[in-house]
Amino acid sequence: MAALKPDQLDAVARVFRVLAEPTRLAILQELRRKPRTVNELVESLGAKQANVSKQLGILFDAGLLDRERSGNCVVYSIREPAIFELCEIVCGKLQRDARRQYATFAGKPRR
Amino acid sequence: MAALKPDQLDAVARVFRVLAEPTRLAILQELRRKPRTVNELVESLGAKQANVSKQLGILFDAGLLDRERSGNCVVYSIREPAIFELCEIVCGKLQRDARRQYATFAGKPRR
DNA sequence: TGAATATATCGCTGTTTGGCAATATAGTAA
DNA sequence: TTACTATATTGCCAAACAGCGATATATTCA
Repeated sequence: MAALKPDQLDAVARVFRVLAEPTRLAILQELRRKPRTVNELVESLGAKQANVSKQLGILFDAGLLDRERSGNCVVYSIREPAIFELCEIVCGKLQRDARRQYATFAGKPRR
Repeated sequence: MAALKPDQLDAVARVFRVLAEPTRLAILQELRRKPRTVNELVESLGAKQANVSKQLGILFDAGLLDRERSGNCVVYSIREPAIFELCEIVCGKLQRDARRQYATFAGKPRR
């Protein structure tokens, strides 16, 4: 892949920044199962309504979610399933790290 | 994939956070070509030595880089090539966004 | 030794941002 | 209309952090 220019790096960093937040990752994880209203997310995450709404706005503005009014409610859903590939790659790295950590304590030969 | 627990989400978010910074992405991009000393990065990035060193420390602590002393210098290199898969997925998303944006202006049928 | 170079760290500052309470807005139902 | 529910927004605060200059530490060489 060609080298990215500064403003392209900025754009990539901005996407990572959106994913760099546990509450937002939890929202994405919930929505992966099925679309949800704001209130459903508030309940399943145990977070405040204002905060869930704010984080949903950030995810939506980043183009990661779709939004649709349904009567009195607003239903959010995943627009970019590709984000879950990202999470899986990161999880793979964390598992490798954990294995290395374990090896440091337990894996070295006894003598 | 199974649902991630809160502290696993924290760990994933922490990795994304490390990648959510243009200077660090630029460093990774440079190191992808070949390993570099701090000074080489300072010159090629046009950044201050203190900042490059700080960002290298953050990347290293996150387990993304390897570090090796070579005489008077310290050579950094990529430890987790998987991060470039992450960047490519994000770039793919950005390209899709750009295409959508373009379609909004130019792609709709004229009449 | 001492000087020179390379890297890391410290203290600081301005900016960003997650979380909160309060409030505003939008839709529904009576 | 009024009351009610769902969602979004605003203003605030505290924590996190990138970038900076100055300085400390490490390594080499004379």
